Amino acid sequence: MLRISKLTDYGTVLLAHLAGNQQAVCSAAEAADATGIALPTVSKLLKSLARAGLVTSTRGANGGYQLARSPSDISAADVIDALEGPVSITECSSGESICEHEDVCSVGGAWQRINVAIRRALDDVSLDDLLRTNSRVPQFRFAGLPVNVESKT
Amino acid sequence: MLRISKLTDYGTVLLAHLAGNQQAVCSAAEAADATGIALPTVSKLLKSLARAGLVTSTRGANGGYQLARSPSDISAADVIDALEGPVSITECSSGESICEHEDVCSVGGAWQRINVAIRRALDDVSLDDLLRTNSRVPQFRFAGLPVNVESKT
DNA sequence: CCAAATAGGACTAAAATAGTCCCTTATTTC
DNA sequence: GAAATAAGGGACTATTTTAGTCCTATTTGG
Repeated sequence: MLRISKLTDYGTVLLAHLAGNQQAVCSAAEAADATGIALPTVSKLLKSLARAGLVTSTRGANGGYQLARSPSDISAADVIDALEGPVSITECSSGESICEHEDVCSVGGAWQRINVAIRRALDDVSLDDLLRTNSRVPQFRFAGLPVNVESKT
Repeated sequence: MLRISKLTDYGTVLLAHLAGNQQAVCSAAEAADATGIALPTVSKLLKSLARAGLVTSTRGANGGYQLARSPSDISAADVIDALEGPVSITECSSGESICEHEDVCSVGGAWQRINVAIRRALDDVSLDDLLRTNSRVPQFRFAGLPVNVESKT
């Protein structure tokens, strides 16, 4: 239902934990302990995040992970990209796939615009923002109309 | 990958087809023929859309489906709601679920704000907009920054 | 050398999605 | 009023994606 996967959510929690201890390296085991996520899962996620360049790793005894850059330079989109691959709201808009309905499809372009819009939104939210409960309330403008974003009732 | 399901995409194509023939009723078979989507699938989708009140149905010979209201009064969010249930970017934010990590989770609030923002964006895009290739380019403002939305290169 | 860690990937399990089919009910036409 | 047409409802199967586990190799500090 237009949702990010559990793993991405976990990934964010892990990054948040690392952000809270930026000076020290943190092993997968520590992170698992601190977050309550099962170790094998934590391990898998940190490996992916390392491959994507969001965290740096140190091998060997006393090794572990650290944020590769400041929390303000890591966006929600980065995390999603690292753990789920590039965002695209429909299959067609992901580039590779050849859509057999393309010739009768009248809506492709618009979904892609929505996709880009969502993408930009995710680009503009940093790990920092995700951490600060009192972060600025995002303001939206879509199709010309200003949109007021408040917590849902 | 933060994408809507294939069925929702199909649903939009079906609604687009109905929008192009607002005066006439259109049977599931016709719609299947026109869109290239398999009949059983079309049938299933139109049933769901009817239950959600986006299309009206007429039973019996010469029956079929029609848009329940004008294309400008049907939003992308309506379609997603009808076919996928309410949008929520994380499991936690869907209300019912009880998250076992809640006490150590530092990011819940922010995802929910992103969720609301995306939701509002989808609310503001009508079926009409989806149809018009030349619809207004959506403008975004997120976390204070204006975001320019153009087609991706 | 040994213990602590990550790297990489194979593998299994579980869940969501997609798609099909069947039977029922309503309506129109002949 | 019988037959044909079309939607309504739901059960069911298949497929794909997601989640989670485990094993083996490699690196490094003590």
